[in-house]
Amino acid sequence: MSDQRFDPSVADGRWQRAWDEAGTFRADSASNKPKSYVLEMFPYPSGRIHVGHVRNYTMGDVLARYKRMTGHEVLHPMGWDAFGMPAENAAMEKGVHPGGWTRANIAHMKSQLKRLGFALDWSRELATCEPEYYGHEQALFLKLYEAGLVYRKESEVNWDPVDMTVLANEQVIDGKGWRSGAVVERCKLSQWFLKITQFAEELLDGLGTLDQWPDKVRLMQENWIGKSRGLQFAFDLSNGERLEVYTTRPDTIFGATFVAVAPDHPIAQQVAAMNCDAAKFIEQVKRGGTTAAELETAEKLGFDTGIGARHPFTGDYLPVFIANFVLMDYGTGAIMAVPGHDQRDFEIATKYGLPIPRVVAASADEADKPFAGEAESGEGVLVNSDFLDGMSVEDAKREVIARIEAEGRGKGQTVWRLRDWGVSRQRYWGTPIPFIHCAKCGIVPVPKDQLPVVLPEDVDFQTPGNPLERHPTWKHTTCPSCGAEANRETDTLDTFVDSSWYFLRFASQPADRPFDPAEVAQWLPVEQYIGGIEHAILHLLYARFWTRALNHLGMIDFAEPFASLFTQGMVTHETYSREEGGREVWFGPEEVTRGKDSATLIADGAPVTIGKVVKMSKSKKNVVDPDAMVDRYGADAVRWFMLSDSPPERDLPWSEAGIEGCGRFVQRLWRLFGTVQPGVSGADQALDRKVAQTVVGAAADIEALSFNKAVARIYELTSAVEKTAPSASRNAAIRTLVLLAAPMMPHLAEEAWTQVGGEGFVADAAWPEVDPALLVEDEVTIAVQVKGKLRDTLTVAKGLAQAELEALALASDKVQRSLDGAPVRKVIVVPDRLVNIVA
RNA sequence: GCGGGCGUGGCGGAAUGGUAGACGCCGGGGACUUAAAAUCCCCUGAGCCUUGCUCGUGUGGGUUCGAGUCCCACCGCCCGCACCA
Repeated sequence: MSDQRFDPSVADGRWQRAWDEAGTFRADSASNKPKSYVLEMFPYPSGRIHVGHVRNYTMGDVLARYKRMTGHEVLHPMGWDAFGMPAENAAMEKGVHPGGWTRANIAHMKSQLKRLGFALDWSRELATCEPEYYGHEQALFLKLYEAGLVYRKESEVNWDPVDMTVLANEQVIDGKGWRSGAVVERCKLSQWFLKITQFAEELLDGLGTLDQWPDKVRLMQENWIGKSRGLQFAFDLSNGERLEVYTTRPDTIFGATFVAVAPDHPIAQQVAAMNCDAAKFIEQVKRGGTTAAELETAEKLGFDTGIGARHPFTGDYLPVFIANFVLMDYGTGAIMAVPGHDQRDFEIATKYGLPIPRVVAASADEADKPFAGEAESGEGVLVNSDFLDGMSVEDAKREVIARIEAEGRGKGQTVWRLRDWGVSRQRYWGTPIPFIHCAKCGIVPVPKDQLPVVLPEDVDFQTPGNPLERHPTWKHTTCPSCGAEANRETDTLDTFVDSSWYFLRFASQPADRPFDPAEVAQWLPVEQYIGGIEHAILHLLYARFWTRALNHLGMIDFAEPFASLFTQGMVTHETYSREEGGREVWFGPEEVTRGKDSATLIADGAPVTIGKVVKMSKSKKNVVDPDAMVDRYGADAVRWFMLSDSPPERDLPWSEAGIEGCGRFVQRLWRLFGTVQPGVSGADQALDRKVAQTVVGAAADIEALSFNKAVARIYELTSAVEKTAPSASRNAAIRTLVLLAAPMMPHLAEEAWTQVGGEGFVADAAWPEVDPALLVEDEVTIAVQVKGKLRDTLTVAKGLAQAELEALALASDKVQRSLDGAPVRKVIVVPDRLVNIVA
């Protein structure tokens, strides 16, 4: 046995079938073991699994298998985030139906996942594009509607005037449509919204309970929600009207030198109606995309309306500008501009020659210090500000709010950066929004007994625009309340809605309801959720909101869906390219031969440029096909590579050498597993200790998802066992190694399990127990430093007294030599760790 | 632009404020072999006056007996920015 190679092409499939037949990974909600729900973000069925998926699902799999070994009933399901734009793009480009394309992709990707031996409960598989899923989503949407959390309002979209279609942000490139190349216009449509802002305070406070989420994600969500205390107040305008502005810096009110309104603010519209130049300005700034990044990086532009705004304290008239960086969605859509202490205002003031007074300075005697080419937004004391002079920023804020409130001109207000969630998409491949537009009755929800509203199959993608809108019959229906002819809503839901409750559907899948509350109560919240950092804000915030909304409706009894969150890094690979005909042409790793410092294209033998190591993407062709890797090295080697070396939260650079090394280690373990010698006796206490430390350490590492550290421990133990002579301890160590390897290399471990005397599946075996006495160390190594530099080490009994440590350290030759007769001024002793002698 | 993160040998990385570089990859040397593959052993941060010494964790400052770790400023890269998923 020991000189045979482990053959994954035989073993992998055998164990995968055996687990399937035994139903090993089916989650039993009737079990009385403690429950554990391990979930990875479900994939979009783009066509093929990529290495990033493999990494994500391997991490979840190790945890799920480990949890099983530590006595938990584990729910570890998989499904498909199956609605979305790529299916419609495929339909347009290849003439295939989005449904057929998506379902074929799912079938293929499922077979790819199966080959990796993931401990998934496939009986709970779901795809969001099936009416059995999205019908329940429609029912939930109507529940939210009844609860007053759904409404319609006008909102801007990217409009491609040539293709006559709404574009997603990613379809707008440099302000132009990706297919037509036409300059994109911003245009207003009446759309559906969810009142996530009603939960702003809750979502913010809830972050405090999520102590097993990464701080960075909580911080990002906190900033996204963006609670700020500010002042809303009115300026009297020279035209007799009043203008409400909102500011987070009322303390700087004496530094305001102009007032600015958003291009779609009523004042701006009013001016535009009478002034051609204003209208042109507004038209100009409304060109281009709608994203915040685009708006904020665009050149700051302003248009002086000629209107004046009377300063509430000085009585001076400030010019009112229309400015492209003022957002209609935030605050009142109008601001007081303080160029000295806001960078955007600074740029406008510089451009249009407006004064830039200083009203905050480091100290009172710096009141006239000039600005160094940019605004200063830091702390300090108020200067040049009348009754505020000498106050801190915080005190001045309070004072201004109090005075404005006393005058009845405005009031202190909490404003949120978070906006309501627009869920309307003018697209086919999504969940139909279950409403009917009736000329008489207005907007009427589809009655529950008529759900699901099913997407039509016969759709045409050869003409641009929304196929639901153009479909000859689908939208024509009758009004549920008056029976007259009426139209179905042709918008579909944002796919983030699909992913906002799928984790509930995994827990139970009744046909007549979205989920069974009792089953959901058993499994939820998800004990460990794992996915990419790119979802830190939107998906995770929407899922939290949806969960809280259902909680308010009394449908579930918890408020947060994911108790613990882990965000993994990306899988990256270097890129290969060449200039051809003035543009960069990319080549895949399988198309080139990699030398030490160079690479050549196999096709023509000529060199290619080795580019940066970046996230694997189709456009740069730096992708590695997991199937090919499984073919060559087996599932366990691929899994092991995913876990080795890189800490899981960081990016993992794919390397051919790395995966080869993993393949070798699988064989090395296999050889070691074959060296168990029955009938050998004798203990090896050093090995017993090493085994005990490894078991405890690896368990802690896996629970912390520090798989790279668990991997390093297994390497160490493997080397240690290899070096020892046969003994009962050695046999036991090998058996333990099989168990330690089981979550990570399940096929190899199953294959070896019976050899080392195991029964049944190793997947069902218990995690090894450890004698705590073996973990107690009796000797420690002490670092001896002189002035903070290491000069010697001492091996002493653990717990040795400070005075003795000090004496031993001073007795060291090396210490005496580096002291070189200098008098000892101070000695710092950290028991069991180090002695630092300061001379 | 704004918000968040990361930066340690040739490479991936390890290190409760306490021995920097565990573990792996690559590379070098050796053993075994007719030979190769496979496997095993040893070496592998840089430099030097090599019983050892000096330098060294993106850059520049600071706190501390002691800083990869804490603080300040900067540089570079990555993620997100509400219609990509």
